[in-house]
Amino acid sequence: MSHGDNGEVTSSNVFADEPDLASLAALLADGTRAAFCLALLDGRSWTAAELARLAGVVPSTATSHLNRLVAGGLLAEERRGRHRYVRLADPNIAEMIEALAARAPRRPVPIRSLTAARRHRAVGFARVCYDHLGGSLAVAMTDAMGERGLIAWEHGPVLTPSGTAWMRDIGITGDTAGTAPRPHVRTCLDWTEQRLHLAGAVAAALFRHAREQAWFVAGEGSRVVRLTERGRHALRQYLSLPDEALDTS
Amino acid sequence: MSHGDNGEVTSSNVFADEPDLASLAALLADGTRAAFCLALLDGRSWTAAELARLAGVVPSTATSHLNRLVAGGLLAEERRGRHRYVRLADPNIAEMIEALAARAPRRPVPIRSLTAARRHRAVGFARVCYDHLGGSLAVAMTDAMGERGLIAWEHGPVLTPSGTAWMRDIGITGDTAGTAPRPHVRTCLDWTEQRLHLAGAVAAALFRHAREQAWFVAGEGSRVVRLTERGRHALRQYLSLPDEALDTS
DNA sequence: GTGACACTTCGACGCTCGCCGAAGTGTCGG
DNA sequence: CCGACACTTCGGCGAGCGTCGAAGTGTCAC
Repeated sequence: MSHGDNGEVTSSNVFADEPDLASLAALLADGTRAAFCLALLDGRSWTAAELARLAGVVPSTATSHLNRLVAGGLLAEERRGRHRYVRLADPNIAEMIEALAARAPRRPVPIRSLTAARRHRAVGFARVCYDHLGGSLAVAMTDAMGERGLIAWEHGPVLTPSGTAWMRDIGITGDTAGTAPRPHVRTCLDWTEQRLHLAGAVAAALFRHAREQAWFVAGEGSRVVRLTERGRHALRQYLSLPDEALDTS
Repeated sequence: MSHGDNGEVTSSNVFADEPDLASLAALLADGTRAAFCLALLDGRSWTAAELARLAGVVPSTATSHLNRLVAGGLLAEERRGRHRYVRLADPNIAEMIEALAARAPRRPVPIRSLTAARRHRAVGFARVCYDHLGGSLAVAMTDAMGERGLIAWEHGPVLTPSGTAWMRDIGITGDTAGTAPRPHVRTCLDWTEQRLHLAGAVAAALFRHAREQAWFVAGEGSRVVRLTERGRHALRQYLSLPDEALDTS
C-alpha cells in the first residue's frame, strides 16, 4: 500500500463530504417502513412480527425492511431468544421523524368500528410522543405552564426559575441536565391539534415521572395513554387544569 | 347528495387523518430531487435549467422533478416570461430539509480541481444556510455570542436583554418579532463543523443586516459568501472575534 | 425428541419510477 | 417574421425495489 497505484497520488484524494439526503429519505419513502417508524414513535420496543402484522405484510418482507432500517441507523435492535426487538435508535431520530411527520400531508383513514372511533378520540386526547406526552391534553398542559409562568416564551421556550422549583416540588429528581447535547425545552408540533406542545428533556422527565406516579396508564392501542383519577387530581393540583381539559369528550 | 348511498351513512364516514410520511419522504428520496433541494438551501430562486445543469440531467427530466416538488408543497414557483423560477416554499421547509441533511450519512465526493478545493474551503468557512449563516465562522460567532452573554443557554438558546441591546446597537431594525409562529432563536446543526450555529428569526435578521452592510458578498459557488474587510472589522468590533476565526485557512 | 414458533434466506414476479430523445408550445430579440 | 431559447409533453426503455411463497435456521415448551 505504500508504493501507490501510479507512483503518484492524484489530486482527487481530497474529499468533500456531502450529506446523502436521498439515501436517508429513501428509508422513509416506503409505506411499510414509514408505518414501522410511526408505530415506533411510541417509544417501545416492538418485535418483527408485531410490526409485520401492523403493516399488513408477511414476516419475510418485514425482515428485509428492518434490515435496511437498522443498517441505515434509524433503528436499534436487540435479539433475545427467537425474538428480534427493534426500537428507534435514539431521541434524535425520533425528533427527525416527528419533524417530517408534522409537515407531511394527511391521509384520511376511514374509521370502521366503534372501538376504532373510541381509540381515535383517545389518541387525540393523550398519547405517547416517543418520550413525552402528545395530544390535546399535552397542549393544554403546555398552555397552563405558560400561563402560570413555569415556562416563558421570550425567545423560544424556557423553563423559568419558578418552573424549575415547580418540577422539584412535584418530585422530579432533576437529571434533566442530561448528558447528550439535547435541548432541555423544545416544542413539538402536535399532529392532531396543529399546535405546539412541550418536548425535549424536561418534557421527557415530566412524562416519565407522571407514568411512575400512575398519572397515566397504558390504554388500548400502542400509543394511547389513559389519564387516571390520580392523574386528574395531580393536574388539577399542580396546573389548575379545568375539567374540560381533563376529559376525552 | 342528501339521500345518501344506501339510505344510511356507514360508520366509516369518520376519518382519522394520519400523516403520510412516505409520500413526503419519497419527494426527497431521489438523488436528483435531493440535489435540487440542497442547492435551493442557498435561499435563492433558481431556474429549471440551472438546476438541471447542476444535477446533470436534461431539461425534460428536471421539469418532471420540479412538477412533483411543487405539487408536494416543497417548492414555490414563479413563471416569468420563458423562465420558471423555483425556490423553497418557506423557511419551515428549509428547516425540515436541514433536519434531515444534518442526520444523513456523508457521501465522499472527490475534489478534482484546484478551484474546487478552494471552493470547498470557502464553503466550510462561510456559507448561506437558507436565510442565515453557516460554516466555521457561524460557529465561532455563536460561541462568541455565548461568551459575551448575548445569548444564554439555560434551557435552549435565548437572546438575553444585553443581546437585544447588542442587536439594536448594530442597527438591526428589530422586526425579529416576526409574524409567523417561528422560533426567534434556534440552533442548526452545522454540516461541516458538526456543531451548533445560530438559526431562527434572530439569525436571519442578523444575516440580512450583515449582507446589507456588505460584511459579506457573494462568492464563487451558489452558497459561498465571502467575508469582506469591512465584515472582518465589524466582527472584531462587535464580537471580538480573534483573527484565526476570521480567515479561511 | 418433537412440534410450534419467530425469524431469515432466496428466487421470481410485477410494478414503479427515473431517464432520455424527439417533437411541440410559448417567449424574447432582432 | 424568424431564429434562438426555456421549458413541456409524450413514448419507450431499463433498473431498482417491494412483494410473496417456499424452504431453512435457531429457540422454546412440553
